[in-house]
Amino acid sequence: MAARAARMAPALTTDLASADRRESAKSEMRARILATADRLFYHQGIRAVGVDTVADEVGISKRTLYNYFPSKEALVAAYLEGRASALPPSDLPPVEQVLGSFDRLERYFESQGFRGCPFVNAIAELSDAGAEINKIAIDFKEGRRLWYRDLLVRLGVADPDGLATQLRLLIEGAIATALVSRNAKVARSAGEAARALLAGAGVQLPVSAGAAKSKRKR
Amino acid sequence: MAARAARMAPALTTDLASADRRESAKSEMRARILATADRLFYHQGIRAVGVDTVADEVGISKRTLYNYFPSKEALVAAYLEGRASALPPSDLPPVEQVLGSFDRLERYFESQGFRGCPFVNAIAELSDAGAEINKIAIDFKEGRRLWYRDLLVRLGVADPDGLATQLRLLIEGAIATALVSRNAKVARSAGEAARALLAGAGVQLPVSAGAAKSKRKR
DNA sequence: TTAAAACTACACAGGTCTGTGTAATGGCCG
DNA sequence: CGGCCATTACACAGACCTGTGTAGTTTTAA
Repeated sequence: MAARAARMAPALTTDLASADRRESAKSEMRARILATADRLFYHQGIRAVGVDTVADEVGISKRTLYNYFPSKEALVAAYLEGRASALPPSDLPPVEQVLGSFDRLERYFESQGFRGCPFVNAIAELSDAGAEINKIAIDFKEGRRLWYRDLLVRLGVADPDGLATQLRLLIEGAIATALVSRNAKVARSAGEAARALLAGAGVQLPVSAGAAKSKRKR
Repeated sequence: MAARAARMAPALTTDLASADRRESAKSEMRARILATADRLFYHQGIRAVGVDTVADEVGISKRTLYNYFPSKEALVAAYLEGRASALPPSDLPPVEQVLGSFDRLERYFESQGFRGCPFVNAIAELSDAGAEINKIAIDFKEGRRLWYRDLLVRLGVADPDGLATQLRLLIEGAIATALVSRNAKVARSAGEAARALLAGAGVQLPVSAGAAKSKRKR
């Protein structure tokens, strides 16, 4: 107890207490492992990447990796959790936020490492995925749907839930199609469809840059 | 030579020539293997099912299986080929064929063994899938898109290619969403969105059964 | 009946995987 | 300094995988 009290007041400049430093090092290492696992799992697939490979890429021993994650399944769950980060808030008008989410798709599909939706892939790969992994995937999808829903509410749409679901279907469909056909152009089809659905729901769309000639879709 | 000539004229009732019988037995066995592989690969995943398991389920030895398919990859390719069967022609009006494809989705999602799109799953599972498998998947998706396109042409839609792509996105999105969230109701959202897009393209929609009260989507 | 073809069981090579056991090493902290 | 903790290298168990080799058995066909 006395020793503990003494440890509470080391008072040495800006140094962290040793316990805190250890915590910080641990959390840094955890982040490094997660970053590597994310890269490997997403690009090559979960079943295709063994824990040995992850450890090697991080530059640590497998034993140490198992010191941070009790099993591969836990590592996979953490990987998916990391992919489920919430969208940052934006000051843009709601309609621009919605359309922007579609406009960003094309570059996403064109980006080097694009390999579809990590959650869909995980469910497809792990037919017997644990309940935790399923929950993470469902929560992510629902979170994205609610993000649309809230924006649509602000736009005064009559059925924000239904339209949000439909916009999500377009996103999911575009991701799946881009994965299979490797054609980033489907992003534009999704955007056009989203605009049509929004217009049909009475949302006033902003005049897009160079909209005069955009008749063709494909 | 004389023996061979005699073999050419056995003339016994309706019996097939022996060579034909052998061919037929071979093709039956091939079909049995394929049916079993289809069931196991689709429900449990390609990587999760070994060649031994397929052979055991068919009731043959692994050696025999390798007599019909030179490698697992060939078996997987045949499995996907079998999933890529063309849609049967229909006499229904084009608009009903299009809407029917969406109406059938919900029961498809509810069916016991539903586990998403076999092609998307295969690409997701086999990150290093061979060119053949990729081609099969792409051809399938494009075939489905052209099926819509032809119907839309008959409906006089201005941009049948673009709208066909959009309808496909809704289907793909619904499949992916149903796989993850296990909520067959997304099929209705997809159908509603399809109707909205068709209406927006000037297609006259038939009055659906009990359409008077169908205001709610979600 | 006889010969060839197909199929069987079984073992095996060579590789992968997850997870653990062990003993030695290095660094940090009191 | 002395103890503790993290980490390392390495081996290993036990399981799975794909594909092949072998030798014996059944089926089929002339």
